[in-house]
Amino acid sequence: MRTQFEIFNCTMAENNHKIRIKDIAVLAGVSEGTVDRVLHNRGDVSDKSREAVTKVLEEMNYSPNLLARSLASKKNYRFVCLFPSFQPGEYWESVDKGFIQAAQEFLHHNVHIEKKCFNQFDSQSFVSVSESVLKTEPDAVFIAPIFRNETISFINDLNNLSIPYSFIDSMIENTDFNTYYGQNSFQSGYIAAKLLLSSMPNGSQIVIIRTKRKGSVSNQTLSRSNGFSRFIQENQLDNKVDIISAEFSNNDEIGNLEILRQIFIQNHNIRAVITFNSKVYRLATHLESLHQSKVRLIGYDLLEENVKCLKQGIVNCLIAQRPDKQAYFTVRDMCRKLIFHQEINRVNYMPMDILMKENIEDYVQFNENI
Amino acid sequence: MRTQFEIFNCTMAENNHKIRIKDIAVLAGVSEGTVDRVLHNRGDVSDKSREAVTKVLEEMNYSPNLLARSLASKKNYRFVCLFPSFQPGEYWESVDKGFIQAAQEFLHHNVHIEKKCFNQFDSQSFVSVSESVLKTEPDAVFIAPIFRNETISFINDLNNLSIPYSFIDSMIENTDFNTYYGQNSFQSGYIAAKLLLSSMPNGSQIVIIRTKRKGSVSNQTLSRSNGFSRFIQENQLDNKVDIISAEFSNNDEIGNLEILRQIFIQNHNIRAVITFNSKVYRLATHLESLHQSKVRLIGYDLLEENVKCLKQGIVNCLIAQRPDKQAYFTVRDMCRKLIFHQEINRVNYMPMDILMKENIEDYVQFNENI
DNA sequence: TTTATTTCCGTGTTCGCACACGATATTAAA
DNA sequence: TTTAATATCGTGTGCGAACACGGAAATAAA
Repeated sequence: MRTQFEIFNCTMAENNHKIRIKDIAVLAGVSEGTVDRVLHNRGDVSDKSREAVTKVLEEMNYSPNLLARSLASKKNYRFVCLFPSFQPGEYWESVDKGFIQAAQEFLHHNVHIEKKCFNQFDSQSFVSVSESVLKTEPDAVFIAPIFRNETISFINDLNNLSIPYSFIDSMIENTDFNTYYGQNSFQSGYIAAKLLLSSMPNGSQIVIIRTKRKGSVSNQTLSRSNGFSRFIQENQLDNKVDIISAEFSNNDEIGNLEILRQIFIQNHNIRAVITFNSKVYRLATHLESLHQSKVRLIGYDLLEENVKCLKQGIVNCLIAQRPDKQAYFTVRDMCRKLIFHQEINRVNYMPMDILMKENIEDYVQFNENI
Repeated sequence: MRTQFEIFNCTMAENNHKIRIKDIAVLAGVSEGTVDRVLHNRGDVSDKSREAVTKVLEEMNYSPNLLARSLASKKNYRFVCLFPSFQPGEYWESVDKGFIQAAQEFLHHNVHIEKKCFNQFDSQSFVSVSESVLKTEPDAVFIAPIFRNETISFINDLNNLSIPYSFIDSMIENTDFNTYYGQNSFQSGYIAAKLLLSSMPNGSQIVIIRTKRKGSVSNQTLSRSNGFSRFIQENQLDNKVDIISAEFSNNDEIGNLEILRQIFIQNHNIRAVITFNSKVYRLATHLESLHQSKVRLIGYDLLEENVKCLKQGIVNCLIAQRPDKQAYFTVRDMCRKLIFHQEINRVNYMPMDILMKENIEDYVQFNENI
């Protein structure tokens, strides 16, 4: 009788042997050139040869040496990244980091990455940047589609030039993108509600802070808000908790503080506060000034300031989405498609990472050492 | 005045130019061979040449083409993985997956990975496997140090042969390992307590299930248990909640069910159950049989069965530690050290991923498509 | 049959790097 | 001065794959 131990004491001898084009050629009785022609099906091969080669290829389970391939290839790839400009510490800085990492990793595969940032509060800046990108005819483009209509117009131009593109952060449905990496915003709002509202006593008041934005409304925060509402609805919390909505300005923090102060003056059973954008640390600061330390506070994304508040216990929970990985995988998948001819997944929702005081430390450290 | 938009509209032209050994040679006025000798400092270079080359190397910020390097290198590496054998669906299957992925990825860097599994319930099996590994003189070994003393003896032998090794899953202090990837078990017990005990009404009863193990006690579960206790202590919950401990057998599920039944007969305010090993799904099954659907249940690791219970809502929360990544990074880091001569981090705690019904889906899917 | 055309396929070079080998130059020993 | 030993360094080859080039064989047109 075989024991469990023996059964799994495997050695993986199977795949450890490298098969080269040369080996295939010998086995199929043709030259390397013919194998190459079959591999890249660029014609000029007789049916007989093709069959022989194909057969051996399958039998030997050939997979090309990607190192050698890139080394020999004279083709060069230019990828352009189109995303919002940022200040240090802001959300898009993480995305930027991911692009930089990918740039280093794929440089020797003849991939050259250019970053083109636009002003996320000015659609015209997106238009002008995208037009200038178009002129240079890159091999692929990665887009953060902040401005829906302008992006649609842009990808039409890309289609005409047969330039593939991918979405990052959010996506536009019914378009021919290569990949999309981003968070399922609706679900991340839903889970925020669960984390915030589970075990809230009846009659609790919850404050939702929204931030005015000139021009376009961010899809992300809207979906999160909808997800949040859905949780309340599904769990029949409408009558148990009292939702108070307020609107902040994007730059007037003194005014915002005043708004919050008024809310706390007028309401005396506020148990939790939430905001759907990434800047919960502002709220945290205000709550501190108002000496409201017992209020539960939840937010999004690991801005340095947010992390600081989480560690101090002012923010109870952060929901993160690995923006650097989004960028990195977007580049990697375009390489997989164009260079390595591998299959890829189009729509990729990022995990919703739940960070608390107790697990933030290892999380941050781990991501830094990737 | 420069706008935010302009400041960050960078193009990363800096690093896009590849510098080759040949270029260095020309700039330093020596031959390629000399540059090579300097790079690998293998002597036979005059001080004058060395200085010239070193200077150019730094000025040009040279970084070798790792693809070409691996292609040219005739050196072959044999890495051996020593970890417990497993049945499909068990914890170590994920670790195995990580090793397989690494094996594929580094094959063309001349790395050959062999897996050697031992019986985690029989220290003698570890001894015999490790001895056979020693005879083959591999270039590196990765060890899951289930058996402390036997592992210490083994790594002594490895040291004598100057064979580097890394720990996975757990580690042994004061040893000269290359890397350690694993979870901070104590902290993961602490956070489990927080997730389970926050907002528990006074007087709640909590059941802790431990599983007997022949021979060695797993460090992991012990540390988790300690972390759990610490949370109770730090938050002065000793008097507020009532801890009931019970011990399960490893294979007698009928007996285990009976034990649990008796506990529920004798106690009527049980609000939560927890176990510190990876098999919370067993508990879930028993709780279902006992019609105890309102009891909070928390567990560890994403076994398929666990995930199923989580999705059904029987398990409320799972704490995961990306075992596949542990294995993958362990291999990658050994390559970085031996082949690429890069700096690496020795101790690497994995993030403690908090999975609930609402975020398990994207998490699993994402990890499958990596 | 000869010449032109097409189909098919092998050879040779290249990529950036590692490393063996052997060619100089320099110095020491005879 | 000749020979031997040592220090220094350039050249050549090979790694696996891509691709250009051109040759051979088969077929068509003359």
